[in-house]
Amino acid sequence: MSLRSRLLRLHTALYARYGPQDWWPARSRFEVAVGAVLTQHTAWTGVARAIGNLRAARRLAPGRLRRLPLPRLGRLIRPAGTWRLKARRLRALADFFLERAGGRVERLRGAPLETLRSQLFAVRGIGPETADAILLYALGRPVFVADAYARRVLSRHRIVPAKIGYEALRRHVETHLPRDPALFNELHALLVTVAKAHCRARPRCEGCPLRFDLRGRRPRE
DNA sequence: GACCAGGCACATC
DNA sequence: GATGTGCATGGT
Repeated sequence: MSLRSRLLRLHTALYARYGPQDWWPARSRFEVAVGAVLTQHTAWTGVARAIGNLRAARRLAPGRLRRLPLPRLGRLIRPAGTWRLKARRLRALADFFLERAGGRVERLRGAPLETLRSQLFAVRGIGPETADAILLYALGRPVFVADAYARRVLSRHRIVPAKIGYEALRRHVETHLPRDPALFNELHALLVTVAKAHCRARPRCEGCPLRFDLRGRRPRE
């Protein structure tokens, strides 16, 4: 079976089991980008509280966030952890949107993808995963977020090699699937969901929900 | 009390 | 190029 078929089959199986994931939960593109930074090495529960604090303080816009003194910004995002670090990163992100788009994130929707990606990388605190999450979930670009969850599920099902790197996995998926933002969005969200719901609880893959849907046998480590 | 969560930057070898 | 470490809170 071709890689494309296997990826599509995986997506179908996951969707049938878990349904639409409705990622990313946010009220604006900027809020998505803020969430992408806040969720670095952090569980989502704390991120949601931090975003709630920012919303209550009416700071979920690049200009308004940028004008916050770092200590005050830090206090607002404290529930998301590593708050000194993330306060600086959020400020850099706000600067990026202010300088590149006059503070209006949607203006970047038409910018050349590779240019935008390298510009995001240049922002301190924005690495490949955060950049791709912003590109996909905030800007609707056809980019696959090749995070650790995706790698774990895809490698255990032997769709990709176990030691594949971030960029290789991203391109792998992007070149073998239709370049459809909605597909990449749902697939990544579903991979995270199945990894959290099953892989984490059962590191040895017992009773994997995908076992009959992919190759008819239990995936290996 | 240990471990981990929707990473990244930096140092070191 | 690979590996280690700091960042730091909150849930399990």
